[in-house]
Amino acid sequence: MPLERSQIRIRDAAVELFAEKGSSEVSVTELAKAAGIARGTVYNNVEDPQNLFEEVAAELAAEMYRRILVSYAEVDDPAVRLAHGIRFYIRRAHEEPAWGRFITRFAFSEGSLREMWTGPPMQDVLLGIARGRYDFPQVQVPSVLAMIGGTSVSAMLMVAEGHRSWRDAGSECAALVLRALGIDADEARAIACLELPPLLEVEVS
Amino acid sequence: MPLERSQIRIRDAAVELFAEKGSSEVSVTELAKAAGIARGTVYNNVEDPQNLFEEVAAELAAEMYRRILVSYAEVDDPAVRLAHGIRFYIRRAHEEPAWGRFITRFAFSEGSLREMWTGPPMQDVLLGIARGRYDFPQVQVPSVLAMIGGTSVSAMLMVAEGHRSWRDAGSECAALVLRALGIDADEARAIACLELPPLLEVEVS
DNA sequence: GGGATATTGAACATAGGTGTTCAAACCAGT
DNA sequence: ACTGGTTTGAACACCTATGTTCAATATCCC
Repeated sequence: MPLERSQIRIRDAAVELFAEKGSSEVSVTELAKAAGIARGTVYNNVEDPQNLFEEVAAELAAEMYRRILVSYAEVDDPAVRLAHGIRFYIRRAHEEPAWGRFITRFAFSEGSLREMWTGPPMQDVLLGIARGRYDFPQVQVPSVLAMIGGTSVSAMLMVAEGHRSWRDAGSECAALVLRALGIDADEARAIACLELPPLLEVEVS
Repeated sequence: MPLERSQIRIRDAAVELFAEKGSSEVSVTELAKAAGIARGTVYNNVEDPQNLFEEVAAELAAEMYRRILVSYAEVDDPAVRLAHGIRFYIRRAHEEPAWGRFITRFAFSEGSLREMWTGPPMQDVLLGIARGRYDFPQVQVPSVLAMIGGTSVSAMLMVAEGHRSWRDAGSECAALVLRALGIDADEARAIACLELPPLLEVEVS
């Protein structure tokens, strides 16, 4: 009931509900109940509940995108950036399970989420090729991006289900990806085990 | 209207509709229309429409599982088996787009589909380790399976959207995976470019 | 405290899906 | 042509979600 806090509660509840029930199995009544507010309040704060899923997905994607860009702004080596990016996702899936379930559930069916893991990686992969860090031809970039995104999402799921700790999963998956790109096994392992910096928060204007 | 053909038409329409609209956005009326039959016929042939999605998913998974096992029964090298498996999925996503969209959409949220890509690969990965074909410790098997599954699903999606041909995507992704597992780049490429045998049909009893 | 703004919870009409029934039409195989 | 099993399409009552309204209440900021 506190002022304008409703928007946040609605969004948080929406992430949770969408993640566990699917993008169109959530009624306004359910949403209100999960958010701990009255049904009318939902209609007061959400212009069109039909588009709520799209909006939430787009905002989650954009927020993660911003945070990652800021968080390794000073990292120069494309390989380190790539490994950090992968590990950021995996760690966050561990720290915010609802976020993780949402991402893994819709990563491959929701367009706006796809940009999240084809945008920043794309930059780093191209940069890595340009600098001679990797040894595959540029024409294979789509396949490489598929591997990076697929491996990350799949690892998030693995962590969410407790098959591996986020630390191990993150380092192992990052190392596997780097090796696939042509980086020597020992160096790949070393990069993937660097201390992972915090994922910085970003103010929304 | 042909005898008992209704079951098949319902299942085919269900795969198509679930893939494009989501697992719970499909009404019986819609399903009947898409299958080209009367609404009552759906109720005559489907015991509980509520469970239709689960049944379809489980059957798709089981069918692919069987076909793959039979299709490389005589292949001995675990690395070749693994590469073939990945490429079977990618080729089929190209040849049967509805099948591919269904798999990619629900691969990470539907339990029965997950077994499809953790079962056979698991065998080959363990076999490969036992034979000294790969150079990573057994404790990392979960991460490796995550990479294999995630890369395959992601590649299927890429092919479905026309970013790469199924041949190139299949060979490239298989090669990337093999390299990540410690196989020399040239050998990985060679294995991933072997002639891909047909995916055999399997009779259902 | 007072005024602006939000939240509440009940009520309402509407729309659409559900599962079932059933008689008429249809299609085999004999 | 007869027979057994299927399909058809309309009709039924039930339930749930929708989006909106509104007066009463609660909260915040000055």
